[in-house]
Amino acid sequence: MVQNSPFARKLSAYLELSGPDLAALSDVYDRRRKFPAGQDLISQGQENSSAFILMKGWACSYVLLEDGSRQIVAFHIAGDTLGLRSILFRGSDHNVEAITNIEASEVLISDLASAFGRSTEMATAILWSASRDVSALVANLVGLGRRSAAERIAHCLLELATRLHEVDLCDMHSFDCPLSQYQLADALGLSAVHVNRVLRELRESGLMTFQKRRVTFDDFDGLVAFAQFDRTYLKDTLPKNRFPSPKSNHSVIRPLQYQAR
Amino acid sequence: MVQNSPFARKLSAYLELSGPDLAALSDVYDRRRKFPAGQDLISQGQENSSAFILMKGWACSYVLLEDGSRQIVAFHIAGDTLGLRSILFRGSDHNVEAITNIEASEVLISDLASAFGRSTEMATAILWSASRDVSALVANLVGLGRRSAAERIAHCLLELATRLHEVDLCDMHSFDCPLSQYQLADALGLSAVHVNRVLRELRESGLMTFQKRRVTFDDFDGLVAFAQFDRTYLKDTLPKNRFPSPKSNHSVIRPLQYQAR
DNA sequence: CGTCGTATTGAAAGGATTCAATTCCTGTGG
DNA sequence: CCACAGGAATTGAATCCTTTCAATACGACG
Repeated sequence: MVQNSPFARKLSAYLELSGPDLAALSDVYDRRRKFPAGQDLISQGQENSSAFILMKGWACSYVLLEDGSRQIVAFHIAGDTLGLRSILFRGSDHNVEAITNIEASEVLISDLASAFGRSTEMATAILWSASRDVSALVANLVGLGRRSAAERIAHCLLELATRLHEVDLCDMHSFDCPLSQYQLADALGLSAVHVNRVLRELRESGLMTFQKRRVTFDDFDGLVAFAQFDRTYLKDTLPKNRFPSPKSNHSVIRPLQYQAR
Repeated sequence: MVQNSPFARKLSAYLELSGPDLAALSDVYDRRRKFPAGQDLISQGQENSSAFILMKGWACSYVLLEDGSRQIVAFHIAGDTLGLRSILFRGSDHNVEAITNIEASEVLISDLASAFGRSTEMATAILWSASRDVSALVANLVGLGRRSAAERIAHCLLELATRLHEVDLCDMHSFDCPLSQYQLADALGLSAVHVNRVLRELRESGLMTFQKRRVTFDDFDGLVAFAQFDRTYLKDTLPKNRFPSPKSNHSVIRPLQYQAR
């Protein structure tokens, strides 16, 4: 069912997808491809690269520096769009790598064009979705700039849990996490050694445990407080739902609430 | 002249603005407002906040943490859009403050709607422009995560120079910079004390000077190499110009090149 | 059973912060 | 014209966080 796919569910937080909208999404979904863990979907500098919607598995966007170090910009889970920017630009400014084996649907530039042409609401919904990703990016940036290693780690894992929860892949108490300490380090601007140390401290303090590919929040409220995790931050990005429709076609703006499912 | 305004010039890198497009922009420009240095245009949490196009002066977006520290997410100069996300969301997830006295035009949600309805190209141009801002954000994030204090500072000032150059406010050798060392520190995840120290080191090494509100690149090439500043990064974000037009109205996609003015 | 990637730990070195104090500038008022 | 106030810049010293290097343990896999 197309309307139950992670991406459709995301967009439907903004607008009620009409039949034709879903049909268009369905076309995209038919272009599904598989990538093995470790493979790059998109490479820095590559021209005419595609974008994807991640259907299954984990991926990450990252940038490689000349000195060999890398910075992971974002982790991606089911429903996320990958490399949207790179189809608008001449070349991609980042890499996207599959962390686990993944399935992703290729989004052509023509798909984007037709989605934009479909209706003002559809175009806005996509801008909204992209803006939400930017919000997450900003939150990461703030963490890198102003939070301690322990806060960063806790914050990052809480955020992942929240996002997984949105697409029903996590119960907010624990989740399977395929990330290595190296990847966590590259995402949080730390060394793997230090990630390890801090992870142990977090475990010993009784706040959370990350062992054997599984994250468990032993003291959820304590952790939220410790990481200064803003539980409303996703709610704040809810659409306003007061966007006027000068050219409304078939999509209908949806009344309030989000996680009401 | 509307078409010579910084924002129109930005967009026209993507498409050739038609008469009606310009007229629409002109409407926005008529809603011009002034803000004194230090004033917040947009506040975190604030609902129904506006967006703006910055016409003159410097501003910054920032996030305040509970412990009182703050992280500046981006500096804004003429032609930049401010708080675009906050009109799509229920509440703003960041603050925007005037660094100098500024002039900014208010963008209403209806402006965005009508721009989106105007043509597929116009909508894409706006998405493209927003994506470009994201690229800058990503570059900052990489710097925070993986670069030394000196590299960050050099990189930041080189990037500002590049952007100022785009809107004709800088000759790539030196520029007036209203930022205090505190603001630089808040943007780069450093303490003001350390910014000061590193600024002195950069000066003594003969790479660059930042004194008396003026930044001078004493050894431009050396600085670019030191900061690993990618001079092509703005070029990479050029539009592909192969976006199909299933519903072309009056705007025409423009042939290649950007800074050809 | 050996191998390779990941996790763990210790010790030393380095980078950045904090706190505290001093100097420099610039605008204001006498 | 000068004194003064207040913000910004500068500097020093001690401390803390993180990294680097080096070595070991662990676990899945062929």
